[in-house]
Amino acid sequence: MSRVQPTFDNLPEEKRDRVLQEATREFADHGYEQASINRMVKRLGIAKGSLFKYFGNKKGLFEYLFGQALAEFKRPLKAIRDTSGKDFFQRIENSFLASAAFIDSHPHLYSIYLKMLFNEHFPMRDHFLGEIRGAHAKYLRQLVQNGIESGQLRPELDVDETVFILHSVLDRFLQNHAVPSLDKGIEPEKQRLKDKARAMTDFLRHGLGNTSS
Amino acid sequence: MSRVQPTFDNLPEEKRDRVLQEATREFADHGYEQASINRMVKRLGIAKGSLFKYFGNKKGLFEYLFGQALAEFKRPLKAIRDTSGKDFFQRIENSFLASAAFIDSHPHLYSIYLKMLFNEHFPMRDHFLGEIRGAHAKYLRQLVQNGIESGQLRPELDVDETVFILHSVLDRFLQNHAVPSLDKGIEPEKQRLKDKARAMTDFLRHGLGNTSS
Amino acid sequence: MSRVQPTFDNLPEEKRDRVLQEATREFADHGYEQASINRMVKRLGIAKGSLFKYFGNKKGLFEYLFGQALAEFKRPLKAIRDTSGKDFFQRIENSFLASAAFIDSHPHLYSIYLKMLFNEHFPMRDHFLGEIRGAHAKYLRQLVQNGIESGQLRPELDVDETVFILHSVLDRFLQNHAVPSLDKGIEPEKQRLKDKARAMTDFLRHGLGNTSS
Amino acid sequence: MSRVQPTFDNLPEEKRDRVLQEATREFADHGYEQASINRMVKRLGIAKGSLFKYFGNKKGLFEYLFGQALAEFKRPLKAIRDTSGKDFFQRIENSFLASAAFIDSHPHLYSIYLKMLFNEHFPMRDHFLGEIRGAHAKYLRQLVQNGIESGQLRPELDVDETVFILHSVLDRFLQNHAVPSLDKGIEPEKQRLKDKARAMTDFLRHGLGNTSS
DNA sequence: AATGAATGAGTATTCATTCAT
DNA sequence: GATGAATGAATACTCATTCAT
Repeated sequence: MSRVQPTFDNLPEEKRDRVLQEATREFADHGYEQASINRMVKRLGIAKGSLFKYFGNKKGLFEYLFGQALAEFKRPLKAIRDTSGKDFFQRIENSFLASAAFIDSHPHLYSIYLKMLFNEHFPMRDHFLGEIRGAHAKYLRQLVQNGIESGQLRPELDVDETVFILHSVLDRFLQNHAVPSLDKGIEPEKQRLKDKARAMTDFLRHGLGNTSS
Repeated sequence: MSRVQPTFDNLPEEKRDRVLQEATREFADHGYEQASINRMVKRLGIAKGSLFKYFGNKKGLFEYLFGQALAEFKRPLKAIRDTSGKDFFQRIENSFLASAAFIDSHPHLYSIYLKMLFNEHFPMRDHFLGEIRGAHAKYLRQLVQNGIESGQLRPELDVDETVFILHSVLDRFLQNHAVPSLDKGIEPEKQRLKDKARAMTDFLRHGLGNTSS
Repeated sequence: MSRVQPTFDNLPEEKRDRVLQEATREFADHGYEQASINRMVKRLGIAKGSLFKYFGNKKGLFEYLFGQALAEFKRPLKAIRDTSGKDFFQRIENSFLASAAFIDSHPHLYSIYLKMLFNEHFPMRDHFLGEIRGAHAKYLRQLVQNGIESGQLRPELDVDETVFILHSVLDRFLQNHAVPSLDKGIEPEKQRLKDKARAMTDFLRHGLGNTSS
Repeated sequence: MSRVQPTFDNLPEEKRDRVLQEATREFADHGYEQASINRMVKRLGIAKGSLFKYFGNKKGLFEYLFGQALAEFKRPLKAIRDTSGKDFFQRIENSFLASAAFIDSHPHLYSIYLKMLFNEHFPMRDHFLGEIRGAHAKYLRQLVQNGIESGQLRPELDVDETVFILHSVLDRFLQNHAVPSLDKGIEPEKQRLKDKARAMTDFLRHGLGNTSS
């Protein structure tokens, strides 16, 4: 998976980045099948054959590109998880903000992820989605367990159920952040990202927090 | 929008239905751009020219088809909203079940909706999504307001915020119902739909319900 | 095998013939893989899509074209076989001449056949070659058996062996007729086809004929 | 013809051989046009530019390669011709066996030869084929003349005609040896090569031999 | 001398759309 | 009103050849 000809690795970094960036944008704009290699190379100003030299075929290009992104995708989660000792809901709120920040700095990647969610025709779709969801699940489960042990969460909570809820709200929060038009009329418009994250967290605190303490 | 040549309206109902059904299936299976008029007419056994006579072009076909579906989409919501007087959380739970039932009986339509969610290349996408979300918002807002007035929901709840939360959880519940594989590893596997709806409702009861009464 | 869209059958005969003729020429000139659909349609002055409508794909075009030819290929053999009662060697000589005449009127087809002989990449190659060789074998075997029964051939001849010899000489005679340059320096140049056929027949008469009678 | 850059001649013999061997195999497997320089260099593990340095272009590579082979191709014929004094039909039989042995030890070369026979798109095709046929003709003509002079062949035989017949039968014998599937249904299946050669020779003895002596 | 990145014209095939019958 | 033949630009991908390093 995500193998690449050394040809590509030997390219000057600047060019390599431009190629990946242009390709990512094309996939983000049109999905996998509708993405056009022709458009890519025209915008890049390189020969069609070169792209195929680098990645073998369209599938190879996508897998490499998204595989690279996946690694980066997982990094912020780890960073937060490792900053233990903090307040549970504070960490949730930080997660919201960190994920939103990641999306802001990689809007095309998130756009691809969203398209992939309900479109069957992405190479290695199941694998990629599994990795992403798995990383989230692992991260959230640990958070929840810590939260229960430290008494910040109600002790009778079902861990799986809670993880599912957290994930749902986080996902929707991020979707709304990236494609706000989708929730016009549903979501209360808030100017500032921090306010949104705070509101979500407050809701979760009510739903999950241990009020007896 | 969704204008159609009288040619199509004059068709025998049976044929009309078959055309829309086959087209819906094609769009559900392949999305808008990848849907093939060729495949449709081949399966339908009608001339390609006929389809263009009826709907003008691919865009016209899709808009008509999804416009028709939209009306049907809204109906179950109304039905539940009008059965007032019941318990708030009971009605929420009923909504979950009714929506799941609608999806089960119109899997292709829901599949199109999901593909449309994060793919810009559907004709009138903004309009259609707006209609659907609007209908949901209107329905949920009324429910929430009733809930607060009747004392079943905590009075300090922000209505908009609450609607957003309810919608997020409902959406994810339905996505999970239609494409369960997506949440492998995240969502606790439950055999029965009713159990899932109940679990979701219970969570919401804790998060939103008025415990002081 | 050799299925064709009715689209093609409904074409005016003149056009149909021109299409097959141009395609046959292209395959004869370049073999299967090197034959170019682009060149065909350019010479024909029709749209590329049309050819694919007619035959589905390159393979379909070739199979149809060669399948049609195969039927015609077999016809002259039958005609001669059915004129029984004649002298064995006279019929052999007639076969040589009839086959050469067929080649002269279908030079492109014979050219395809020759290319197919030692080139693996023709669709249905085994089937087509089998049909041709089988038809020849059947025809020759009956001739030989008649020849032995009527006392014109030496009775101790092995039938299979004799058929093989006859076929070898016939094949080479035809190859030499169609591509005389191949045998420059080996075959004695004869102006007239009839003389060649006579010479071959005479040789066979010496090798196979019953001299005791 | 078959000029080569000194670059290639200066290569270590081992590498030179490997290059020619790999190229021969590629041409044998795919013919000239379909042979892929890309595949060759990938299998060889050398740079594409090197091959072009050595041979200029694809044409140059083929001409050099086949030119080298041609010399070897002619050698066994000479060997047999020079063993004079033997029985004519014995030498014919030996020729059959020697040629078959050559093919067995150079299957790729014979495969190229067969493809070249009826495919115009080999560089220097006419020249190469002429050389091969010429060598055969020269060899066979001398054999026949010796045979007539020594009284083993019927004196009234036309030399050219006889050479043509001998060559036809030899060629077909070899084709059948290399690609036996071609003659399924026509040629009597014999397990052992020697039996086939013997059968052919016997037939020729009957057709050409001097029975009066 | 050797490399291997870059090229761009070439390939078969699909597609929504038009329009004469 | 229905048909389906014709179109041609679009697609992913391959190839022999060149040339700067």
